[in-house]
Amino acid sequence: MRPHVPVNRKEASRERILEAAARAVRRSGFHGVGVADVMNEAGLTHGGFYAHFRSKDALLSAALGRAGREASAALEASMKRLTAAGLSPFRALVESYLYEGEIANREKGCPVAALCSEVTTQPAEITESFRQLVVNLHRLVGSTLPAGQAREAAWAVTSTLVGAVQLARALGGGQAGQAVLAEAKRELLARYGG
Amino acid sequence: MRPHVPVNRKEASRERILEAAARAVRRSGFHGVGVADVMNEAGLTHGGFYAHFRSKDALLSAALGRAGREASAALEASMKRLTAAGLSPFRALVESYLYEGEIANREKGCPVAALCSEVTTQPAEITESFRQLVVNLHRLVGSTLPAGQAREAAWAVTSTLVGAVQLARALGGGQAGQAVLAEAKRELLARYGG
DNA sequence: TGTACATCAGTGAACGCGCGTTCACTGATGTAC
DNA sequence: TGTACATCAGTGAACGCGCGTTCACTGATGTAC
Repeated sequence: MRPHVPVNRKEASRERILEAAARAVRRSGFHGVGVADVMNEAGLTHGGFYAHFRSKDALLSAALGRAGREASAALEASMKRLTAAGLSPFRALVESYLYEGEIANREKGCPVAALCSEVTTQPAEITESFRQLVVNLHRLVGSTLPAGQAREAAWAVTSTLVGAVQLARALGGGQAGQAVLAEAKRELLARYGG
Repeated sequence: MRPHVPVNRKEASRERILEAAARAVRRSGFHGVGVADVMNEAGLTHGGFYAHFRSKDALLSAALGRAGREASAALEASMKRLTAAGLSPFRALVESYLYEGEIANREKGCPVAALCSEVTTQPAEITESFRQLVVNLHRLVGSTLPAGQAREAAWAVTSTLVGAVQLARALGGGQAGQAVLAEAKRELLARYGG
């Protein structure tokens, strides 16, 4: 999944729009994203939007894919660093996903955690993109668990990771939020190995 | 927490509005709730709304409280039935919270699971009400765990419960969603006792 | 290298709709005597 | 019990704003010869 290099002016604009939207949707949610805001953040005016995307929903759907690729890349890079330092893959995942800075990192963090409760009220175009993100996250989690019985816990682990980040954010990111992440980390490692 | 009995016509209206809003916000999210819709569902027209609430945000904040009380009552009633049938308190909690029907039960289910990712984009009035719901849920979970070390896992367990319901809903409620709940149930019981 | 023309990406004004909020008014309920 | 009046809850039209979407136009880029 190497980053796509735009071949012409239009495609470069499209990339900037997508990039801005992928950040905005995680920061503000589906309803919080405005077409004009995104275009502005991409250095354009709103009028040109429909030369790039069929509708706002089409943008959001594509932005989910982009956000997923960005977040996966960041997560995998962090895990790679930690495993190189001697941590097990599972522990590297847990330490990366539940990193304390993640609470304030909505805009660049995991789109599943950022949008999971809101997504069910969205049109099919969007929920389908989102489903793919969930499946990918589940697969990544599963790949860090030892084959066999433990791997059957991938959904439970994914639930704990996603739920912990959300609860920490809902509590505000201070000490209360940190405590949620710390507890979740400790329990996951105690159960599925460090 | 016995249900409040309205003393006059106005208070009865207010109760119906709150009830409708508590359902609507869980079904459609904060942005999906319209003042006119809620009033309509309460058998009124939209004009009278501001005789009952200062603003839409004030309504949503109060509706969160109401949704929390409703959901707690339902959860505790279910747990009571199950413990009476011989289940441990923890298992009663897990079986009740991760009940399969919960996937389609957004409108009457746990407001934390229904709104957790969306809430951080809301004004303070609303996030503060929500924080209280999170704290209450955590306390309920903690009360089902044996005192001591296990009780320190209350945030991890809460995260798993909330995350599992959300992921199940995001996957659409069919077989995929059921599998998430079943896995989460099995893992929680294996770890913290049945 | 230079000129004429076609194509293309982006601009900014305008439209239409939904929705939160306000307000003058109505019909019902309650109170005074 | 009846009449006059005040209070109260709710109605529905209207306002204003934000935002998704459309469209005629502009300036830049590319192509033909």
